[in-house]
Amino acid sequence: MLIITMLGDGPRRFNELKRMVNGVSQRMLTLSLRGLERDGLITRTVTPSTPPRVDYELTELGRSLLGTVSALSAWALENQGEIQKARTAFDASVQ
Amino acid sequence: MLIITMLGDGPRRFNELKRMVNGVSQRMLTLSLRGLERDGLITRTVTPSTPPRVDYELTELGRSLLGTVSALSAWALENQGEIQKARTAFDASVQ
DNA sequence: CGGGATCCTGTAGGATACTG
DNA sequence: CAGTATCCTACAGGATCCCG
Repeated sequence: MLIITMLGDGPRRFNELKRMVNGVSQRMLTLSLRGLERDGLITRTVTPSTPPRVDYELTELGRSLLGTVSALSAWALENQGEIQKARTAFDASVQ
Repeated sequence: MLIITMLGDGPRRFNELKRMVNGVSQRMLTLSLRGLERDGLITRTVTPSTPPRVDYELTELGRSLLGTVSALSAWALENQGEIQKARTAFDASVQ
């Protein structure tokens, strides 16, 4: 979902995504990108040059997920305070 | 997300949810329910009787997720064929 | 730059047994 | 019925090194 979101406004390069996700290992980013590519949600375009350049971009199918994903993201943002409160209360009640 | 959906049309009991999810171990169902309860998305109501009865129900916060979750679910249903095709094609192209 | 290949470890989570 | 408590292991995923 993070990757779908980051690709929402245009293609991105590998290290660009790596920086945006912040904390993801290159291994997991690669695996995630491969999975999304396999599912037909993103495309991988290699431009052979020095240095090499690889762009990732949403397919039409991928773009069709943007709306729902950003709705979920918006929900999370709007309600993170509420959830934090619930957690603190719950943890206190269980000691 | 599955649990949120199952609770969408009213409260459910533990074993009822267990049957609905189909394949989930009671351990993971318990852990998932605890997590959702901790986050304030569901409530857990114990009715002491023989046999004991425990009902799970969406909170208002939980219900506020229903729309987005079912949108995602609908997307998955609509596009599962497309995704299967993409996977087969991808796997074939990689051999 | 954009990865693949290895090695290694923590832990998610299954299976099973017990309980109020 | 609705869970806890244990034990155990496969595998997710980090760290590191290498490469065109």
